Amino acid sequence: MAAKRQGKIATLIIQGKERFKLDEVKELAKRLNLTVDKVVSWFREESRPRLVDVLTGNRRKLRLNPSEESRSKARFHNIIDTSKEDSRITEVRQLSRKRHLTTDERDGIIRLFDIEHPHRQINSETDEKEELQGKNEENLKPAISKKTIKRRGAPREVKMWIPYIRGVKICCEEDIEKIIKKEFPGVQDRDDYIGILRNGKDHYKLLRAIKNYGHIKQREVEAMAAGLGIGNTKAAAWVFYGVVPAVYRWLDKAISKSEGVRIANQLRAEIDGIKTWQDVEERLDEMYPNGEYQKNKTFKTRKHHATKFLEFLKEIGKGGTVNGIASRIGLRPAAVRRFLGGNIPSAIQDVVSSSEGSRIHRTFHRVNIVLPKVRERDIESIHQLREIIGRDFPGFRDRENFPSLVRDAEIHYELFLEYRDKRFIPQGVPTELHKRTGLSFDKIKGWLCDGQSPIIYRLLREALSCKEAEKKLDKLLTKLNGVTSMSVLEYRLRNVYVEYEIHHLPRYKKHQERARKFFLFLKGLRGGGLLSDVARRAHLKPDEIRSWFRPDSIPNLVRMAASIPAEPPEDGKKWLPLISTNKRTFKEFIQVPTKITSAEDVLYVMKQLTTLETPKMKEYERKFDMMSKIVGLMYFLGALVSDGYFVESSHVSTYVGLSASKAYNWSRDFGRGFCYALGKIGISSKRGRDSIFEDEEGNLFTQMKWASISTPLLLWVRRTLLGLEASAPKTWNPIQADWILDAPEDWR
DNA sequence: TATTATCGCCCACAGACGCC
DNA sequence: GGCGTCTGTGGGCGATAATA
Repeated sequence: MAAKRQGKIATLIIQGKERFKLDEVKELAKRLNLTVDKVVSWFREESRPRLVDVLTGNRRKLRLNPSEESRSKARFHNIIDTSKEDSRITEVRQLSRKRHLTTDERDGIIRLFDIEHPHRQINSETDEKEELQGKNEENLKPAISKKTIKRRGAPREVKMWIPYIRGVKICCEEDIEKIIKKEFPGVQDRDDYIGILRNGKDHYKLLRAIKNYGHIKQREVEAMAAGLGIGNTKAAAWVFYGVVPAVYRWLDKAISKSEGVRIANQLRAEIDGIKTWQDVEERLDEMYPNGEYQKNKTFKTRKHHATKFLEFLKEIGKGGTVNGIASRIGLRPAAVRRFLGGNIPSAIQDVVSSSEGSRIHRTFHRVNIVLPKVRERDIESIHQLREIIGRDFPGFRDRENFPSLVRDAEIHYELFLEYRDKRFIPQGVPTELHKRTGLSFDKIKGWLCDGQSPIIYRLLREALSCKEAEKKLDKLLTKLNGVTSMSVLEYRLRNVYVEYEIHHLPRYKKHQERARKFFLFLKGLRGGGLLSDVARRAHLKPDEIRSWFRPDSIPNLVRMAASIPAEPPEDGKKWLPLISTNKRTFKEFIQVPTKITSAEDVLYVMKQLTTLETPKMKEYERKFDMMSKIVGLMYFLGALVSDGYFVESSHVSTYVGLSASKAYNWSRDFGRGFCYALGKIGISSKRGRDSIFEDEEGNLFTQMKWASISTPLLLWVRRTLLGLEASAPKTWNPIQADWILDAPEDWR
């Protein structure tokens, strides 16, 4: 095994050729005013700022936004070496100009300065304007938003957790802060405390607003969340995916004030009343007159640890997470865990050596060994553990490190049986075990004395069991409607009228790629395990399937294909959805010809359309007399060609509008007739707001407007019925509709 | 608006180093 | 050689910005 040395050359590669020493990365992080963690994560292949893609040749669009993170990312350009001319460098320069970034290319490095980025100011200005406009509009028409909310989206199951902290139910949003103040006051010192507390409070507010709903529309949730000042993604995660704010997770694992005080008292009892470093020095002076002890080479380090330990005793009394306490006193979490496990720094041990407690400490370790449960079940033997794995987590056995995982568990279990009833073990025992088992000293000591457990238990906690995976898979399959491979997906897409539009979606290739990976993921999911197990079976990277592993999300293309009927359409026909929701799913299919060769073809489609039955339609019938579907269609086409227009609302759907001057008496009836005719062929429409125009002579006149809902059916009307190109501009191209000429007389 | 990409933090463990 | 401490690795998760 290669020796790992401090300061070794990190095999962190960028551009596939340059290597950086870890020290250099740190230096870089310091210079860029970023955390080392972040920069290191960028250097790893799977996590890198998007701008690096530009450098490595994966052309993705460079963009900057006003957030702090992105500005940091932009500064990452500092690492570009300009000594070699390269098209990528040119690209960065061009982009920097385009984005109004100041560049500085001294020392062979491109530096980008965007802290006072104009983009940011522009954005904040427009935001303000929009907000003002929004307010004005709200004053004028308060009902609009509510109606919109109720009309769209389907209700979804509420899966929101009622929060508890240590078994205490949260009953109002102040409870969280109260409990923290009382039991975890140390948590208040965290930098992110205000943020995590606000998240907790927001979560409770939303819970209160939503607790009486079993199902609710996402739009409603988001409207509520917006009212409470909560972001939409976060709200959706809480309400529909059962995500709980981090504050609960942390408090669950944190040490409470009462626990902390108890631990502190126990430890204090063993250090013989020492409270400050002064106390230690006084005793040292007694033991080693003339300050001899200070000559000891390690005195400084020993003093440091002793001081930190005494600080720890104070801090533990305030409660908090291990990491939180560690950062508060400026130590590594591992050090805090050792303190918690009963290790007392040597400087203090020395001066209390006469007391019994410390004598025990000098020659014995305190035992603290625990056996974790697997799925709420106590482990009774390693054989049983193997059985559970074989039955519920068979995929685990394919892990490369499986033998060592189980061996760790075996040894840990033996240790548990042997030492669980002992309070102390003599010094040297961990070392002896380390030699006997070949496991590292730290691992043995962690298990025996610090209550740590082999990693396999954590993995089993987090893994999907076979049954859970099967359930997840079944749930997915019911949504997929048979679309489980690329060939089925392509077949479904071939059968749908909007095939062309789908194939020309922006970034279609990427959609296709994600769909391909999704099907691999489905195969990998069978058998369960951890994300990495599923990824391994699917021959994909964990990050590529992560979003499908947790929530029930489905790639766009697959979702579209799944909503298309499985049965093939008749010869020469295609499936046409009457509704396209959010560009992702289709509903209410009919079959349509792709080419009109005779009036029969038009009738074929008309027969499948259902005339609207609404009070408005009844009203129109009384006013305009009855009208057949086909006459409705012809009337609609006539009005459309004379005063109407198509508006593309999404890639796979379009709507029609009609405008007419208010100056003419017949205009209102013209519009009503338009709506009536549309209603005849099943498309609802309504009058919109009037617009006011000024002609060349300065006269004002008002124009009335009507618009239909958006539907792929109108795409068919445009392309197949009227023979207009998909990208028809405002002015009409010649209509290619010979069928009209051959249509029966009574249609016109 | 749903999905995807990214980041910060947590946890357990391994290896190196230097003092006792 | 035993032990404490520090640094580094890698897997995991929730939160949220970006995107289409």
